[in-house]
Amino acid sequence: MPSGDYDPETVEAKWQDRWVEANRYAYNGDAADPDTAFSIDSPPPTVSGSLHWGHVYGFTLQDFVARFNRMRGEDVYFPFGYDDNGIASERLAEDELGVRHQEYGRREFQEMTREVCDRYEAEFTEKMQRLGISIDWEQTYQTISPEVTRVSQLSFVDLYDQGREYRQRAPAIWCPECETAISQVETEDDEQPSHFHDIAFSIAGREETFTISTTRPELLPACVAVFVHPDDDENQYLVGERAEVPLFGQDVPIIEDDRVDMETGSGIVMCCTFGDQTDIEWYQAHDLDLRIAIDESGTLTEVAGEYEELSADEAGEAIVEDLDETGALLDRWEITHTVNVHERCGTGVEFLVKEQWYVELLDKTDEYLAAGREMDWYPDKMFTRYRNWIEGLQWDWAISRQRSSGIPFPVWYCDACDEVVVADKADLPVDPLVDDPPVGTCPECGHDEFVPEDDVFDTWATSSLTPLINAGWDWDEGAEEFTFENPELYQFDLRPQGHDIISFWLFHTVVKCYEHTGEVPFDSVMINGMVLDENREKMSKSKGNVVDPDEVVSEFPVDAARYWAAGSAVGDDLPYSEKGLRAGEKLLQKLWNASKLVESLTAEAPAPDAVDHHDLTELDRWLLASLDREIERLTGWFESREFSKARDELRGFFWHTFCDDYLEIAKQRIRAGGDGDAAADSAAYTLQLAHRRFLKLFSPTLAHVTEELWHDMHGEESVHTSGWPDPLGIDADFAAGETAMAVVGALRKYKSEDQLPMNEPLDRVDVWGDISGFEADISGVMHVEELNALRTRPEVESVVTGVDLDYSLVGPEFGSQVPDIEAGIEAGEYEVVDGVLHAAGAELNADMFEIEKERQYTGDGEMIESDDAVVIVHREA
RNA sequence: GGGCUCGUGGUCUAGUGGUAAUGACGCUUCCCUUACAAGGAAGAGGUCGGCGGUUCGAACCCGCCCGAGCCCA
Repeated sequence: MPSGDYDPETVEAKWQDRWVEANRYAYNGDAADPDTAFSIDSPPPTVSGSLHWGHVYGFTLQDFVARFNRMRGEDVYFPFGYDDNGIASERLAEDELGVRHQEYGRREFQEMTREVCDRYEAEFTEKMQRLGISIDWEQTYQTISPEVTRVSQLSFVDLYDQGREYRQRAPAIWCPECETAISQVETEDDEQPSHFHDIAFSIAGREETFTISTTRPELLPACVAVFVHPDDDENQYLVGERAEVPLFGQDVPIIEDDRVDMETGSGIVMCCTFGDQTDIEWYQAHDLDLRIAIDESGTLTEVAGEYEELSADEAGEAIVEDLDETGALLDRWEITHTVNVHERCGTGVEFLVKEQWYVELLDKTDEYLAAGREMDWYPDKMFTRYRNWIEGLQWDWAISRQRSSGIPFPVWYCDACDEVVVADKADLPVDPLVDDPPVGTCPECGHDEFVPEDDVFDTWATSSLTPLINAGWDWDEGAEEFTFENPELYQFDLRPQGHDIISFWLFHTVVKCYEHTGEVPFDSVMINGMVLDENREKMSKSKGNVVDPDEVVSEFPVDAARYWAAGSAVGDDLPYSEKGLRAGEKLLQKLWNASKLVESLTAEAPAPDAVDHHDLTELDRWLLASLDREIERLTGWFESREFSKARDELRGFFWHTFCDDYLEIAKQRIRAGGDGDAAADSAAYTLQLAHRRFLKLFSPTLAHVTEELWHDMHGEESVHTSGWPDPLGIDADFAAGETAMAVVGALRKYKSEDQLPMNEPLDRVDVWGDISGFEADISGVMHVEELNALRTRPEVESVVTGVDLDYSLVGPEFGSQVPDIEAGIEAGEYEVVDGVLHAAGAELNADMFEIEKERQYTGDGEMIESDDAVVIVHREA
């Protein structure tokens, strides 16, 4: 039985422990029917640090959906993954241990990374459980595990068999610090200080020179062309000539191209293989030479002549000095500009020509767009981002990485002819560095020596398989086909994630799963916004505005944080807000206190099956019928993931209609009635029933307090599996109920304004308005000695104060005449004849306007007017 | 630089063409009413980011600008 103040600290921890111990949220799995299984595929958090607000927010929203669907009888599959196979986890290990991966052997460093990740993963588990997220803790996976490795390698083999993967020497984005190729999406922009250089190039075969501007003089040895903009009249004479590169002497063409930025420097630029993306485009478009001057580690190659072996920075300085000496350096000044850096280490990226594996995307973008369109998007508007991303795609997807840790390519190459040998599906997972290829001799040339591929997959190549991992996708050797261990889970009902990862994570997942199964992996995606600080700005360590969820959860109830998380439209960014948490805390208290009162009033409540709903009092039926309407609305909001509407609506109904209006009356009635009093029994029954239903309705959001109250008061196992309430289908006179509540409100206001205590008796109250069946309840709660229903409206003196137009009718009918009509009314130049208003030459019929009157009551007592009723209070002086 | 999104009383939020703009937090005044003073009643507080346009009528539609967020260059 609830007593005293609510103690969330004890209560929440208790239920979190019990839920985990009892496997409360375990997926049953016996329903093999996809219609009764509700499956969720969350992107597994990258193991690169601790839990942050983004996790708390995202998982809390998912939990609302999970709990709601569990209440509706679905067998909810809510697994949890740890994404620990990528560069991010290696970085974590390096930072945590203060080491660099190059200092260790591959195996050794992998083990070090595993140890660090294990610690972080245990912490993650603990914290997720402390948030009360209803995850099935028997369904967890790590993306580095052998099982997932098998799935990931199967995916590679399948796509290779389908001809959707290819290996090519092509310009790749390269991080010289991490010494790996990275994808376009792993780079970001950074403002960095640099220098601009004006360098004199000579026109081949002439004495004449011209000026190019560059920030990267170390790339002079890689220069393969010079470009001029077609609109650049001043320099047009150069086009078609050839230029001689200073110091290095190569002879390169001068070409026109509209990708030249005329505003920067001299407007003439050199093209090097490769300095940036545009260089690559030019290289491909104009079939230029390839001169690789910088290698994998950022060191100059033999192409750079005497500068070979220098680092790019050193070479840059040396070249500038030498240019200066020969007089070719015309100018040099400091600038800051944006450079492309690797998001994990902040090092400026290079472009190298390497053998890399690619997944082909560009040929099927239309299909992938259609696949995205098949999913339900919450909110709808986020589909635009998916579409824009696909429409802007320029590159196929580079999936090879040169790292210590990660999932290896199941591939060997013939040492003689370079033929690709792929592992047999039955043998997966394999590590080509350890395992032998599936053939003894090359099927192409018969050679018997093989070179293992030592690259590993891009982390997204695996992260994009989570629906397949979760549904137990595997190759059946006997049947020679791919199968699912739990086919009922696929397609997944819900994909929850942030809007920041639509373009790569979601997109890649759709692509991969679609190619493997021919089906779109998700029925619906729910896109959440970012958590900002209290001033609506991004939380970042450098700004120092990061709020640690741990500290907040130790200070506030988890349910309060859940209340906050339901506080804005899904997809919009949500500012962290202590006020929001406090509001949540207050609601918990209110729910607790109201429950205590309900408990004390319902000790003598009749058994549920002893009551016929037709026998309940008018007010009780009104409350239950109103709750019916509430349930229907709430169900709709949950289905459309409009949690903030559900939250605010339920809170308002509970607090005001139930607590302020109904509960006060029921309390009065039960305490006034004796044993066997029918009206008291009716109230007790209604209170108990309504209270059960409120707990169910609150349970997806306020998961802990509802569980505690349910356990205490209704004694059954768990509110979270107690079933979502269906409307009872009770009839009630809503109009009379609302009028009755308005009368109570009017009397409360009267007492308040006259500074009377609420339990001050009133001698006599006359009411004009429909309150039939509610008289006794009104009298009881407002302590009215004599309540009279008037048959006629009380006599009042009316003064016309204005005319209220219904613009939705007047506007379309009279259009531009409206201002004239308004002016006429304003000036008093109008008259009403037979219900028709004449003004400014127009005739408005009765439903287009209403005459506003101010009423004055001249009879005995004091008149209070409310929406649907007139109330007159008589009191002895 | 481009795309998408958001911008509503001090703070957060509802509201996508019909005219006194929703609710919460905070604030002011009053009330100990035996569930709750972390409560109840009443009240103050808004040029709906800015400017222009469309319309009889705009928070809502269009254009430009400003600020914030995400993604991309």
